[in-house]
Amino acid sequence: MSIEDRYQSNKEVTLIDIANELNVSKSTVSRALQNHHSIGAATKKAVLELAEKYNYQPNAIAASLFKKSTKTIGVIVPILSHYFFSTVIAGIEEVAYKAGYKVIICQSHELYEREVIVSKTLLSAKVDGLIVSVSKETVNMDHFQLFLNKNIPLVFFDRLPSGIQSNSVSVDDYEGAFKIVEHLIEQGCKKIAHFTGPLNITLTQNRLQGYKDALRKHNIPVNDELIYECGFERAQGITTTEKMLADQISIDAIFAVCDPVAIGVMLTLKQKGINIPHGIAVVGFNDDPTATVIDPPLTTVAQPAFEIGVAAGNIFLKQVSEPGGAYIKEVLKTNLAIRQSSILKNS
Amino acid sequence: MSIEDRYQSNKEVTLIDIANELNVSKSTVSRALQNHHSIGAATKKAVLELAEKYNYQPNAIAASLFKKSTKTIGVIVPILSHYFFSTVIAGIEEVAYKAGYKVIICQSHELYEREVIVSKTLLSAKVDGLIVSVSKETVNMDHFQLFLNKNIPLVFFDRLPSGIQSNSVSVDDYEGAFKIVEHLIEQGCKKIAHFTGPLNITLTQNRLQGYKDALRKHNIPVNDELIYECGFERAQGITTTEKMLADQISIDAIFAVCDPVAIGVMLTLKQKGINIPHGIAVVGFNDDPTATVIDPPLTTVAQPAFEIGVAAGNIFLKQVSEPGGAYIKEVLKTNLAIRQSSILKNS
DNA sequence: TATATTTACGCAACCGGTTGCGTAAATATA
DNA sequence: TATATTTACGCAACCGGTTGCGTAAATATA
Repeated sequence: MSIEDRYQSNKEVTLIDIANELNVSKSTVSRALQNHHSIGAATKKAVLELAEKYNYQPNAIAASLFKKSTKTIGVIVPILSHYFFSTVIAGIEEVAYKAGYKVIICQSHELYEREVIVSKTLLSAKVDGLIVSVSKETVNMDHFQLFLNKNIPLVFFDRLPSGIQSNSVSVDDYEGAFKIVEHLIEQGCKKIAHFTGPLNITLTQNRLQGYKDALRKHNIPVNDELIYECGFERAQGITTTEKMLADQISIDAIFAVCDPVAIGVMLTLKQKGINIPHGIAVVGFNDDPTATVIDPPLTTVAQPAFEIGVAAGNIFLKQVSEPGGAYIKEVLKTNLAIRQSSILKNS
Repeated sequence: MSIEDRYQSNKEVTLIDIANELNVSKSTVSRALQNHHSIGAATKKAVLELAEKYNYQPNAIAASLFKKSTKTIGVIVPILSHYFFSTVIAGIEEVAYKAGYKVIICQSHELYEREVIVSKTLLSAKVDGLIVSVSKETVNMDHFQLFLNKNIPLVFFDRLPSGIQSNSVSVDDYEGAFKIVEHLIEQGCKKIAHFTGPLNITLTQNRLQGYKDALRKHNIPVNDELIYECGFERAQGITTTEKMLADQISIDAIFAVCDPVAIGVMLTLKQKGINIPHGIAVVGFNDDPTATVIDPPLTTVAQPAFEIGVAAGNIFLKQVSEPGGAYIKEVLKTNLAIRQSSILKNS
């Protein structure tokens, strides 16, 4: 079957078709397409012209098999439709694109079982690297250890695992929490509640510790009754606020573990007619776009989601170019975004 | 090198290693792993035990090459970090996961050139299908035609192309726009402005047409001075509102092409001290989560982003299982989400 | 007991690229 | 003019799976 016939009947046009048409070997065609120095100019020209004419697209799968590199990066996130995660992925994709990599995205839906399954799928898919924010259920890390065993670069972000050593990108959760709680104290708040994330997650613990230490520094006793285990979702912010109000505990501020929770808190307080910030001040963590939409605008800890993705991508690239290097643990700085939801003093 | 040695030194454990260890051929191992009927029970057991022991992961790349199916779906969106797109992708990923497919995500960043490049990358990556929302720059569709030529299922969503016939999932943009403008008219609005998306996009035109026809139905003349070409971003909503206010045109409502723009409009109006809805009513399109966060809550056309992704994924699966079938064009219904930003009458 | 069928494998080609090595012909150097 | 080097390719193995076909040994049937 001639190359013309194959093209017309929508079959794949391969190296071999071009080689047959030109009466050269497929190695020559392969080298011509790579602009290899040992191929004559006339041959190169003829190959490129045919490739163009018949819309030849190299089969990346075949090349991957031989080269043992698929030029893909696997990414696992708990959920894709959250601003933070989709923005981190946008950052990863940007770095990946520029370096000629593709990105395969999987969601764990916060389920350990699904995380294990998709990680094995990505292992079979021979991704060149894996970038992960672990699910809130995950305790056992064996499925990630498999990547390290095979020397596949592994980068964690946001939700860092415990009990496994690898690369990571995170923000200084402790410091961010510390600073924003200190800010509340400076505004005169003395009874500050904290709505935490799932407690087994490192990030949750770090923010909680920052909260506690800020209180202690300013001689405010830590009161466990003001610490509510909540979660990362707006809906959990709403239910936890309702629970807290039912408890009739006297507070003057709430530090929510993340912006979606803070938004849930604010919507509930507003609905109950409680003034923000003068009845209860509210602060969050993330600086999602909604923080500037809600009224009053939400004071929060800005973490650079896109840059986190870029950093994770760059760590991957560095590990590829320098295999066997030490693990890289990058900690990005946060900034306070102070807005009306926490301003009680004129300054 | 024995399988044990390979395992210990973190080399890939392959079919051949298992075959050598058991003194059978690799075809037998391959069939044993597939639970093929022609393999004896004892052999199957021995193979599975070794595979388990040495953590064998099949090389999906090798299988793909022979089977001519990579079990991946390519997805191209203009931008990942928008709620609408990330939620559609979540829907696609859900369907893909259940059917054993992986999802490769690319962003066009609204650039034609980049869309062409990533589509060719996905073609080389031998995706089994492609799901796309086209960039706002894209007019020429040749790069998508390549997929159709090779009988690779292609599904468009949200931003449908003109000049190319394929599968598609969309919402009834015309009807959604018509209904929400009619709602404004019922509330007593007579001077309704429209902030459009990029004009070359079908979706923009359909919403614009719905706006015009609703006005005409109620005998309100269409005034081109009330139609502002805007875009899809919050920032564009802000600048267009400022431009409109500078024009000193008298209006009583704004229909924004999408929620991010509507949010930009509202933030600007609030900043200028204009009451919503009594000074100017505002409505959007999408029902992003921010619609319920802003004060007053935003009336909008709810389109089921997740379901759009699910529908696109299912169309892909159907085309895979029934090759050569007719193109499927699915149009999902929208619902009005009526909130305070447009309520002028007590009912 | 002779033949037919079933069971349980192995052989070898195949998917479409890449690359180390070898070599004839052309050109350069001694 | 004899030898060394360069140019421009081809051969064949390789990556790690899958599958059509063939067949010896075991079992079933006539």
